Amino acid sequence: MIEPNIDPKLLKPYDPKETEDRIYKLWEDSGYFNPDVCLEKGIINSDAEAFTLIMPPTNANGSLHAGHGLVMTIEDLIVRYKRMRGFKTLWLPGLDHAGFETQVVYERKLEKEGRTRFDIERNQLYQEILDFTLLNSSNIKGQVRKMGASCDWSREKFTLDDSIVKTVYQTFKKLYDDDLVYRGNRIVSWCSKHQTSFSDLEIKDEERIEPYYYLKYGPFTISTSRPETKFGDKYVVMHPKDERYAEYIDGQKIDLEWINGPITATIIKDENIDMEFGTGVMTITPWHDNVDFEIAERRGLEKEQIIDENGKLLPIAGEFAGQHIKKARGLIIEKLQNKGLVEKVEENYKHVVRTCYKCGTILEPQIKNQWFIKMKPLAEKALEVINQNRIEYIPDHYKKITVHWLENIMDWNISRQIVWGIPIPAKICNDCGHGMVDLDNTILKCKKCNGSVRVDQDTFDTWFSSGQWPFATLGYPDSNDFKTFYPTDIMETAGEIIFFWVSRMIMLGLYITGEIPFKKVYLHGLVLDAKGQKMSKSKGNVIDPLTLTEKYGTDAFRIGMIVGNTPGTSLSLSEDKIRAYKNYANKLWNITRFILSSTENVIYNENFNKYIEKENVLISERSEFISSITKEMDDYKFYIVGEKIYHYTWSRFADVIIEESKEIFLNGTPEEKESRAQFLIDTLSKILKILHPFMPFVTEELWSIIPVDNKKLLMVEKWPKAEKPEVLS
RNA sequence: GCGCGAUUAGCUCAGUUGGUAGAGCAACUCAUUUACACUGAGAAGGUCGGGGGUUCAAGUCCCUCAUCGCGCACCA
Repeated sequence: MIEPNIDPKLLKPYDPKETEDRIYKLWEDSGYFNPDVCLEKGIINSDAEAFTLIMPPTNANGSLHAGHGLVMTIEDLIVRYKRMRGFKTLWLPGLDHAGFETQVVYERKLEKEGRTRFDIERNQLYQEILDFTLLNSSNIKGQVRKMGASCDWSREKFTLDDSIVKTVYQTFKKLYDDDLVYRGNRIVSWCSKHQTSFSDLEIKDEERIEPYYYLKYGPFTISTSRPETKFGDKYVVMHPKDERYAEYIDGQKIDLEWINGPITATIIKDENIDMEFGTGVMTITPWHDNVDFEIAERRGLEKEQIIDENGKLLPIAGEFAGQHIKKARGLIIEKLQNKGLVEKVEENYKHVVRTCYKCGTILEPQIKNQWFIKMKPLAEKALEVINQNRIEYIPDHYKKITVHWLENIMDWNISRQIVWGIPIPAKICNDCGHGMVDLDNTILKCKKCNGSVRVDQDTFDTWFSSGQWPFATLGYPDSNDFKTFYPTDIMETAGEIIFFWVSRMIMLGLYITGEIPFKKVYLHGLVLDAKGQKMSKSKGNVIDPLTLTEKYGTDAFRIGMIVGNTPGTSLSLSEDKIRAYKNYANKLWNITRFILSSTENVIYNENFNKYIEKENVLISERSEFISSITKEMDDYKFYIVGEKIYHYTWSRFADVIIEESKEIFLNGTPEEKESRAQFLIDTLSKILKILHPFMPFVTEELWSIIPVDNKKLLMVEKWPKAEKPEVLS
């Protein structure tokens, strides 16, 4: 029998739909997401230590997926915890224009409309994608709110904001002045579908089984899986120590019959040849191969382009000119066979080809005159701080992975031939190709040869701007925010982008600010479906976080994402699990209902000190519990705390303590009743506080109902302390 | 080829510095005007991938093998 005058909401099961938006508005209206407001309103002390987390800027090209759901959950949990611990807590939200990613999404949209980006004038295309992005942005921001994110919207940044672009430009200029960025002819990976180059990270290696050809090249046999690149090969290379070819000398010319007639080839002896591989002899194609390029560069050999940017053969291919390499290969082999130049064909040669990670097109190495950052000097500084353990990796094996990558780092191609992005502020000489950074648009002649110049039409690799995110968003160098909140405390993001993003932030942060950008890196794994499969639209197993929050409530979704999810490990998301936590939210609801109905005429007193022995035992147990989970929270072991608090509430508090209270309330002495009532409310209020970072909505709602004096919003209440200080030690 | 992980209950995963294996979900047996069926009580389920070593003691440390996953390189 329920007492008539308890909050009528409690008489029905917990209804997330009725609650969540209302609670979020309460929080947002309070202004407490903003640490300055917390300070102004006396929520935190004036000398409170800062705690800063910069949100990985969300790609503004779609809607929130399960991975975002995880990011928002973990980060909001961290931030709410720190806020309750009295830190001057800033969680700065942001959006990423996500250059190439967004352009690909938009191109697919265009394709459906029967258009292509190559038919659209640059400025118009830019405007269209901008509109598309802005539309998505507001959508995404709504979804981030739905997840309960307590980020400071007043400080929100977008990668294309003027202030960010300005910082990015200054960084580029500084790199240029320090001779750390150069424009040069280098091999890049070129996607003929997307018509842009990539850095070495945006590449997907794919195993292929293809024929492998052994071709007669004068007195030699060379082997290749790509005969279509061989038209211009006029250097034949072998190892200087290779006995088999001892009779040939470096620089020697030989005449031989090749695909389109007789040619003169030059013998090159080079240490970089693997004698064990194939016949130990190869011809080189410097324009379309990394290794060949390196040899040609070092030996000063001529380079010639064979394949154009669309994957078609150039005039050097003679009768094959203009044909696409895909079609040409067979025809070329046919011709070689007719000429008796094919020695043998290995039909099932297994090798790995580099493909575009978005469209699967085989990437063609091409020599391009583009901007590259010299990474070695930047990487060395990063390695130094990492080896000094000045950045903590959670889990720590990511440190090893990072060190390995940094030790073998390659120069970073930051030029992208796409419209959607931050334009590279540079002029290029029409005569000598020299590149000059020109922030004020004042360079009119080449500084090297006095030739005429043109504006660089390329945009920056999107990771170049996001790599500067921690200091760029905080208004480096003179803003108060930068002084207060940098270096940030933690970078929480997907393990997947450890190189793309995290490592580059460390390098650029150190380079520009001289300080590490964050003290800790917390890396979460992928979110997989219940069967442990990667979610993808084509498999049809994508789980939309908003469908789950709609069905089970955001709190259930959030704690379901946390429990059992260790950092760095991928998480299988099952609906059963989320449903279980929906029941938990309702359990809390009913616990509150029971406590309020059975203690209705008790006035809760936070400083109640007449507990009888029975309660003192429970308090000491609770105290131990609080101190252990507080330590685990500080160690970022949320997966354990989530499980423990669940277990404490349900199996201990509800099933045992509340059950035995029924007897006390029925037959106990007034002292026993009073003692127990105080304990129940006190414990409930502590549970709500501990649970708040995990399940912010239901806990805030219950907090508003329970009889505690001088209540603030739960989100700014203090995290409970263990009553017995000695337990803490 | 080099590197990094993983292998524990049917499934998903915990297991902190070595001290006789834990949780959720699922399945099983009971209970049923109970704060809560979005429930309660109970039971079941594991030679911790194989082998070897260190130790009084190993899921945990060392070596080795196997399988799976990922990254990097090579890919003439």
